[in-house]
Amino acid sequence: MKIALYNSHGRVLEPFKPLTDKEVKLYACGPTVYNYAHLGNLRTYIFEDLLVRTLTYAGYKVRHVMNITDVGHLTGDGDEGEDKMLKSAQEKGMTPWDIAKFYADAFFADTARLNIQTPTVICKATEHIQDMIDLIKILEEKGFTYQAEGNVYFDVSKFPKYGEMALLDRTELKAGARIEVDTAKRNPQDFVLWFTNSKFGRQAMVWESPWGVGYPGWHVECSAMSRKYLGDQFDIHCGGVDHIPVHHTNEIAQTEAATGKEPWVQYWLHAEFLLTKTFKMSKSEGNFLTLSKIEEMGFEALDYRFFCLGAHYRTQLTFTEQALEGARAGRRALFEKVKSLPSPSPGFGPNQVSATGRDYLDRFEQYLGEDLNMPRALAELWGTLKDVTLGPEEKRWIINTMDRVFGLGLEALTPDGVPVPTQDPALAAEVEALIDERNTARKNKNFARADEIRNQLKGRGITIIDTPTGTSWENHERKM
RNA sequence: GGCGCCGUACCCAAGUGGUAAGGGAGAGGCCUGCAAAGCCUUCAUGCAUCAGUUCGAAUCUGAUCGGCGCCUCCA
Repeated sequence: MKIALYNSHGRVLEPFKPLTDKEVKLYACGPTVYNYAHLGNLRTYIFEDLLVRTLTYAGYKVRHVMNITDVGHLTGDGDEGEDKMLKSAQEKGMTPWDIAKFYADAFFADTARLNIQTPTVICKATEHIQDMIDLIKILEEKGFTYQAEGNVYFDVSKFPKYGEMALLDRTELKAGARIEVDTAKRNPQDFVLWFTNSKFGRQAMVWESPWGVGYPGWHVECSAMSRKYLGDQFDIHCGGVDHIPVHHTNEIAQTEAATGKEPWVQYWLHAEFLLTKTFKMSKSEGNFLTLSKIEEMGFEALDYRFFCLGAHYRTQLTFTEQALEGARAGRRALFEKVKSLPSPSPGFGPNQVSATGRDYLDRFEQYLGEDLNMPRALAELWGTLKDVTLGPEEKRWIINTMDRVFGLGLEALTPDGVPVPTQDPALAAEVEALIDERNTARKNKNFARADEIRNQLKGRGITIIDTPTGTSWENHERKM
């Protein structure tokens, strides 16, 4: 299976070939755990999951490393910059460590519900301070740093390639266009590797270092940890597009300066933003939607995953409630249809697939290989589902196979059982009793009473479904 | 001020030279006591606008209008 990926470095579509034959080393920038992840953040993690699943599907072994930023991420580089963790902790009356744990747990609860696979390695910044210090020491020995006003800075003038990936021309950048210039910097693009407590009086998370007690700058963690778990050079590094100009640009500079090896990363992949009608979702702006929020609105986590599948990862996706409702309806219809297909027998394999079935899979794989064109790949799933020439068992096998990439949990669906029943046994018993009464009424042609009961339940968000084999019900309507 | 991206039906969205994928919504029909679900059919002579290149353009070029992102922390 051929895979081509769009490399942000060079802005071109390139055939994918890992450094090591069948193993892919991948680093993905993880969350800064000072608040809940919002839907926009989650879109990027869904993209990364689809990437990992596609590579796995293609036969590669993927070593997926993701960091957790639990220290050092300031709201700005200057003296007015606040530590995001500390700020959040003070607002909630918790310690930064508690805040980090709380939001990291929330993050993984979200990704689990979205069927996002857990990375091979999850590494916390606070547990790798020494690795960062070691890296900064190398940079210092090689002459890439300077100290000013209590901080250790990376000197971008010593690294001529600075900004190459981002297509940044340093002379064209308008420093201070939107923010005060840090006067301690020699160049506006210089960035902090290590802060000392000379800048902050009360800092909860600090460590000893050769430059004094303090804490690391944000960018250095990804360089130090990726190096520790993936080596000096590896295959893929991904994140959101917003990381191109600053975070990833700085990572490249400090890593290649330290190791002297280039390119540090073979392929840079960046996911585009999720937008609302008038603004992008932004964690620091405070106005954003979380997964839990839309679940309260009556959606399921997988509705959002399905929604994201409908757009290519490199285009801005417009989020509206109407669009999510469309995704929900589509996802439910898909589940219903797949449910009615028999699970293939254990002996069923690729050899049992017909030429027509193979065509669907071939196109599916072709689209995956075209820079993860999920909308097209998904269209092949619908095509398979609707093809009348395919047998049900074969159809189900192909769909299950495709879902190894989509990750919607289709394989587990069965025609048996009540779909998504309530967790409340008392409510369940009450509903069952009403359904029994209604079915008796129907048998006696008392349709007025039957409809009355159905409408009553409908008003409580419970939908009744009559089938030839009996009546089932779902409790998934909007909870207000 | 600089850099980059985008504008496709009611909604989301694919498609980067060969005559508009897919999903949702809507409409008609079958089925049903009625619904729901399911199934069948239908749904852009046109891809912001105007010029141009070409045998041929949503796809290339230019201009115009509109929207977005980045150059601050940000997925």
